[in-house]
Amino acid sequence: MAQSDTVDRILDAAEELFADRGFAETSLRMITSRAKVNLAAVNYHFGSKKSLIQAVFARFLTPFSATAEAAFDDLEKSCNGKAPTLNQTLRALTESAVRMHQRSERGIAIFMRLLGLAYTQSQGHLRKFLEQEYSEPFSRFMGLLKEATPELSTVDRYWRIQFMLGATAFTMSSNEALRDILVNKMGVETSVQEIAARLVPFLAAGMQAKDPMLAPMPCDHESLAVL
Amino acid sequence: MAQSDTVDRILDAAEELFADRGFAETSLRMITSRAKVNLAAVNYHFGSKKSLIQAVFARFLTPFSATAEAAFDDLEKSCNGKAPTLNQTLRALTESAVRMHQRSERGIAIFMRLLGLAYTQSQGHLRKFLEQEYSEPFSRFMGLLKEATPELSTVDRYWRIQFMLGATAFTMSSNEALRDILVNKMGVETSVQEIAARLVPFLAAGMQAKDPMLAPMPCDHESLAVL
DNA sequence: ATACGTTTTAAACATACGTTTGAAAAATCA
DNA sequence: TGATTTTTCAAACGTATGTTTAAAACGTAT
Repeated sequence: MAQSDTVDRILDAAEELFADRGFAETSLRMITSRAKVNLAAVNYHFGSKKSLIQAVFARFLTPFSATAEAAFDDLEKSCNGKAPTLNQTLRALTESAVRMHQRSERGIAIFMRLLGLAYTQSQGHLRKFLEQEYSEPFSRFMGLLKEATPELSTVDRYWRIQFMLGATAFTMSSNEALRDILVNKMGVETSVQEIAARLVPFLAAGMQAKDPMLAPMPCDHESLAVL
Repeated sequence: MAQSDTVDRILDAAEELFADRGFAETSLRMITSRAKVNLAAVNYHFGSKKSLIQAVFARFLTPFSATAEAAFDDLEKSCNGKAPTLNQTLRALTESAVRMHQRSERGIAIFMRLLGLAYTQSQGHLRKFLEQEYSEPFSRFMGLLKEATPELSTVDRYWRIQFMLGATAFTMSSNEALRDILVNKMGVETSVQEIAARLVPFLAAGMQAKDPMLAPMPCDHESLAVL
């Protein structure tokens, strides 16, 4: 083997196992045995399990945030002066994610799953790491969302962004669990690109829903939500 | 003390700790020390940690599913013959959840957080347990959703339900992580009821979004999403 | 009071974890 | 080549986990 691909093999194995089972449920012995490297290799190359987790994120998050920022640049340039649409902003982000992992279909799924785990599992160190390492592209995305939804109050927008992130991360992070309980054999296999294509309109519509707190709920009134 | 409140004390402590830290990250020693009972009490009363996890879910899921089914009965009765609206169905569910835990504000938050963890954390036994124990009210809810969105194809509805569950579970299951990274001090404290009130219109609008796969994306076209 | 089933307790169990060690092996460079 | 650094390896370390044990304490009915 060329030089030391041990590091990459560890990252590959850790990435898949973390995505499948979570951080605490994945032991270093699982990782090293799947990667076919010695147990001590993790601590030698990464220092600790925590650092390995951060390295797994850094490996795909750094190029992704670069790609996303470039996509944001293009978007702002193409809509000269005017603020990009909500749909455009969302598409720019999802297409950046898809473009990143054009090689493997599984890559983008793992990508989303890990992002979901990052928030769900209580790994304080990971949160701090992501916060101080990728706060800039994140803030940029938030700014675009703000310009695309000027009609929303700050609080409404805050919560709806939470909802968007939730729908996205959770959908991608759900292993076969939901699939099984939802339908026993529906027989339809969907690619991640298709899921993204279905997700974006859902998110955009939810983001632009009429203000809450307005409609009372007498029976057989159709909801006030548009259409 | 009356009889043996040891069981309840264990359940209380486990519920909170699981909600705060997840299943794998919560040890029996944490639970028993918070509950102020002996370590062996868990295995004596529940048999194993897995059974304890299931018992925590059963304690709130059993009465909740009964309440929800009653709410569905009322809803179908009040809209005589006609299928309940999507908004009505969602409200019936969320209000059942809120009504369950009217005593403590924290109760409903823990409730949602645990549900989120149930899907997020890969506890195979939990999935099987929930599946075979609460499949009936779940299927009933699915049927109502189907009647409320007849315009959707089965596949579209399937994915949009995933999105809804995702937004809900993820929002409720996110500890302070998202809160912190999203806004550094926004100063607004929101109750779970308010979150639910904001969430329902978002979900309903997303669920009823115009069909995807229609709009191409040339620049400065406004999205085809309604409004 | 005594006997009996239930519950609690302290201690130990076996196992798995992340991490460290020190020597062997490989790679790098003089 | 020989010297030196980097990487691998098997083994062990200390700690924490879930679980089990056997005796003690308790409650209750005879």
